[in-house]
Amino acid sequence: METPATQTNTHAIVEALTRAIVEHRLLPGAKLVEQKLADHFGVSRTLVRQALFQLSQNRLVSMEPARGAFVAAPSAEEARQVFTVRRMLEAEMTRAFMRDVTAEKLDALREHIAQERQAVEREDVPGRTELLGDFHVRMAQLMGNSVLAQILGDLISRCALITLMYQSRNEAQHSTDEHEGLVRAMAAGDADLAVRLMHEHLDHVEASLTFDRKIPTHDISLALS
Amino acid sequence: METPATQTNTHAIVEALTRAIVEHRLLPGAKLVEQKLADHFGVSRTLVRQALFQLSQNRLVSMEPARGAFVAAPSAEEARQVFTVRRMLEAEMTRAFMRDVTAEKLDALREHIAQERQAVEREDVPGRTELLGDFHVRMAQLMGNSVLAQILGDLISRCALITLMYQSRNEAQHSTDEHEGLVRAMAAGDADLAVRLMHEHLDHVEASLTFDRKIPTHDISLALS
DNA sequence: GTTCACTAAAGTGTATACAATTTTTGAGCC
DNA sequence: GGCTCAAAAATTGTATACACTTTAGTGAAC
Repeated sequence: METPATQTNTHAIVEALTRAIVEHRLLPGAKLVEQKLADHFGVSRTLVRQALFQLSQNRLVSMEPARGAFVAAPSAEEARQVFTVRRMLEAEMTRAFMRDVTAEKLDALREHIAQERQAVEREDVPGRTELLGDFHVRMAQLMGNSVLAQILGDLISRCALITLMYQSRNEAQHSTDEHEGLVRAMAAGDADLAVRLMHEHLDHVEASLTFDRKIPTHDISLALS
Repeated sequence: METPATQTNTHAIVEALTRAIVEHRLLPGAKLVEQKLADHFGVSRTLVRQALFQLSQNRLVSMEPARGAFVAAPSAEEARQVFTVRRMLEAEMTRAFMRDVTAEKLDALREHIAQERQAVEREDVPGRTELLGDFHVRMAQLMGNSVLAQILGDLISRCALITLMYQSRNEAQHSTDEHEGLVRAMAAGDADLAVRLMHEHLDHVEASLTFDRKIPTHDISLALS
């Protein structure tokens, strides 16, 4: 839908690696050896390399010349910047969303929140992480702005990495509650409140981070299986 | 400075092609034949391909399976979305800029505007285009937010393509004046006015577009020489 | 003159080969 | 035991080879 589908093969690898990183099966700092990935996906290094290049543009992996690709380990500073940009973008997105809000769109968001609750209840951690992030992308999609959805999607993928590295306490329940509060404000037609709630929501997510620890490297074949 | 420098060779090609596209030496729809580019840069198709993949992620080129890479030709709808996102991001950026504004930062922007004026006067169209866009990126850099600068830079590159396709009248002079007005408002400490001016500035740029014409394909070796 | 089929040329998609670099290993030495 | 350094192994960076697809060109049929 939003992917240009350059060609399906490379894209499939990008997707698989993205999921593995966002769902925390590949940990920050893990080395991504091209041949091992190639063997795993049953393709040549050529395609793996293309995929790694794309991921390095998304900042999900970092590449060091002649040393290879590693799952990115965003710095505390980068984490702060990502949240700053999200606040800028999403506050205004919320306001724009309110300008063309409809019952259908609100229902779609409520439906999404219901899925979040299910994932939280059944303690499906990867699914929960993905759904919590997707709520924000969903808003962009419902506005019909795929450019925004794409940018936000990238930022939120990076947030999944950041969360893994720096999260001190996990507040999935709390986030879902905040999503619900946001939708309630939007349903009530209170744009200013909605914007404020979105701002606070992102503040809370950022506040749940503690920028003072380190995460170890992880084995790769294990994580992908 | 902001590039991860995966390795210099591919990156150099990306840079060269980006400049060629943004400076309108390669026109939307132009076919980018891998072997021709490879010959031009004196490398193998491998590196060219990597570069094209990266550019397709930036949406500066679009790739069609088995048909190759073309300079992107953003639709009117995409153009509108890009401007919508820019307004969201840059309105809030302006507000954030005001929170930590210093005399040094304002001077840096004034210096930038002076360069814009020079480029306008000497009718250096490519330089002017680049400088007008860079003003916005410069703000992000001065705030010390490289994540924002990167995203904005990508959006503005896309705007260069959009401008080429849809611009009805060229108002470089006008844009520079608006940049100056913005800086004046910021110097006066009037955040609300600054935000409003930024918003209007982007409105004006978008309003200068007419979404009803087509641009022909262009020859490639010519454009790169 | 137009359309269709078929062939040749050009171009893309993937794998493999190989040089250059980095990492690992291990022997010798303190 | 730990350190140094050279050789070996592993890995990356780039080029090339080749199958497959698309595009262009040619000629026969209508």
